[in-house]
Amino acid sequence: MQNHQDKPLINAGGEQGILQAAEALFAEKGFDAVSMSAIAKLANTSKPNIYHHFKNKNELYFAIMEAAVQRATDLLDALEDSPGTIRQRLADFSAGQLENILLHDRSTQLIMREAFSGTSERGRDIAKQMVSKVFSRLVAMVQQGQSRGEFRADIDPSLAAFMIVSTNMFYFQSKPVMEDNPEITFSGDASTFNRIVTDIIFNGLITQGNSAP
Amino acid sequence: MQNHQDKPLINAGGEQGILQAAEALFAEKGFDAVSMSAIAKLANTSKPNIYHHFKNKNELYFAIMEAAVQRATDLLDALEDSPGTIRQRLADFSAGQLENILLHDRSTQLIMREAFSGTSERGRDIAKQMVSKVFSRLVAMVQQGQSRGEFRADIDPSLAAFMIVSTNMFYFQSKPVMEDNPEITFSGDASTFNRIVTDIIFNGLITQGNSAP
DNA sequence: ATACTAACCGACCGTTCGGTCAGTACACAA
DNA sequence: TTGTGTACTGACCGAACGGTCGGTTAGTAT
Repeated sequence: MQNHQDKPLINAGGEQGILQAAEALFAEKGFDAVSMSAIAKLANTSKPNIYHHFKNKNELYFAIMEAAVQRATDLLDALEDSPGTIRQRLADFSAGQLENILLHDRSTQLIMREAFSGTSERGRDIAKQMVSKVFSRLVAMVQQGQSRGEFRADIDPSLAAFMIVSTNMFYFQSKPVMEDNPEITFSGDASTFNRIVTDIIFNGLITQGNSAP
Repeated sequence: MQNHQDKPLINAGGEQGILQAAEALFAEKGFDAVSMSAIAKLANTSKPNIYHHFKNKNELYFAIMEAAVQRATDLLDALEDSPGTIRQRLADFSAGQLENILLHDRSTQLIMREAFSGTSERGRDIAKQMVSKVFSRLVAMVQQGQSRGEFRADIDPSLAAFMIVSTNMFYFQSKPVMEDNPEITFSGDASTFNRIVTDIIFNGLITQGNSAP
């Protein structure tokens, strides 16, 4: 064997090159706005060669989607629960998840686009995998915090989890819009963003000793 | 005059019919996935007639975008500040805004798609108008709450505002994905969702007398 | 040498795209 | 009756689309 299969991770030609080029274009412009010719051009190959490796445009797209979800869920599994209070574990998990999606921004954008404004049933199902994965981890943590008496018991745990997910996800996707808004100062620093958000979620906005409904 | 201009609100033919058909299709599928022929068919007219009323596909799209943003900001302006504590006003404003975007879901989806995954510079600018409008109203309220001593002063007010916006926006756009998730129970009831979210933001998740950092 | 195969390409297919053109139908004013 | 403008249409255009064709290369096994 002249090629023991894990050599050309970098300078990827062939199938890997096609996948990378397609991922970049699909993430940036969406399925319909990307032509097979454009992918071929960016991958420095020909259109027929793409069809040699992938059945059609849909299969290429779903291959990329599935790889992106796989990577994201792997990263999620690798985020082991930190020690300490539930509160600390929740904050750490949230920070790690935000770090992940910012690091792999192309995959994330691909998944979120399909999850929230995709037209294909299959695409939504693929994307749903990741969302529910983050979600159930968080719900379990909140429930544990409630049963330990660390958190209020009168709050729907899925709703608390939803708040964490939504601030992280929305931080990611609104970044380009927000970062030239003069009223926003926290953009560009994800870790302090996460610290303050979890502070608010845990301790609330109200000054202590002022918490009458 | 044979047509005193506010008659055919319903059963809209002509230009209004084109706009309505195009808005529905663009909101559902996005710019690239909608053809002028499809719009003509849904509007019960011909393709050349669309070009009689609008210069090209882009102008038609931006006309719809601008109308959607106009409607949204009008609704926002009509949301006058309620009396009572800042906390009450913030909660009411948030609830009203969530109600608005759920009621005009097509416009909202159009705006959010363009704001977060649009490729056109102009589209993002149009969408940014609405986001920053909601945003500055909320920031002002939080700041007022801080200067009155109602809210903690050590929190970035824009970040607190961001949390409210993000939960509302993310609630809207993740609705189709979340509502068949067995762990979610709050979906479908926007007002109680909003009530609990603001409760968490104000009072925090932590059981009282347990708020050490 | 021979045979086989994965990788790759230029040229081309049918279809659909955004957009145009020449012309029709009809209202209203002169 | 004869303009004149607006709403509207069938037929069509070049360009670009997704996808296929026959054929070429290069490496490998026999």
